[in-house]
Amino acid sequence: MNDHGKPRPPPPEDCPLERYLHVVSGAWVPRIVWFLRFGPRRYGDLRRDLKSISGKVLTEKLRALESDGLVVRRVIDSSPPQVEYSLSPRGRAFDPVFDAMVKVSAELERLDAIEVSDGATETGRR
Amino acid sequence: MNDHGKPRPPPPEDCPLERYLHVVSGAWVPRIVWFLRFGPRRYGDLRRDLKSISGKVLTEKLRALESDGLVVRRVIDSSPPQVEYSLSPRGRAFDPVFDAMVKVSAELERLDAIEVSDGATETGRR
DNA sequence: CTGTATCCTTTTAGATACTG
DNA sequence: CAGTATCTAAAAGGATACAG
Repeated sequence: MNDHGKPRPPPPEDCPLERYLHVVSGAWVPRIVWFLRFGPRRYGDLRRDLKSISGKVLTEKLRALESDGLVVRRVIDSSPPQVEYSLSPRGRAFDPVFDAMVKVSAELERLDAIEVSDGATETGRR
Repeated sequence: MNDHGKPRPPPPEDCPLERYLHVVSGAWVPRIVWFLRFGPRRYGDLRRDLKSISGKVLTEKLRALESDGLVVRRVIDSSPPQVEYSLSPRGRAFDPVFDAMVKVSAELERLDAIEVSDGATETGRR
């Protein structure tokens, strides 16, 4: 038997970073939330978005996100069955972090460009 | 033999999230950067900051951060020897993400408070 | 299509002993 | 103090087969 449906895991210590990492950490959770930001996605869509994730892990992480209240699971009763995942308001509360990651990535790229271009300047040799 | 001193690991695919996670991921790296934001720290300080980290892992992660250019290692030649770690300009480029995490944490706390207080409203039972 | 169950591999991290 | 080396344990993830 598994342990899905636990109301919630124990609370983290009272530190902003711990509070954040308690919910969004590991290799897959940030990526899942990333793709859900663009809109609701079905299970199979996410699996393709995330390329190398296994079905087992995707299910595990979606369940965890659901139990943490970041993700809403909606069953569309059709044939074949469809399940749609989307960010809850609580899940959208994480937007600022992802926005910041985009900003940081751009800045890193800029810093890399400078670093490369000033090899010549550095030695002063021309 | 180990593989420290590698110039750099292979570049990530061209996605802002991947670019970010390539450098800052795993259980310890975000926490190490977090503590370095408050100023330079010595090896032993970090070990205390991070409470349960093992020496082996702290060294590994610091080396990785150094090789990624986020952290600068400075040896203070005294007796006993001291080593000080600090964020490089590239390391400080990550600030916006940590700032956002602080904001998000506060917002989560706020949402939790609402959620709790409206249990009564939800059922309408008085 | 959306999962679950089982088994196995990889990754990550902790414990301990030891060095300059 | 600040590590390194070795060994072991735990966590995370992947492959496969199968079910509603």
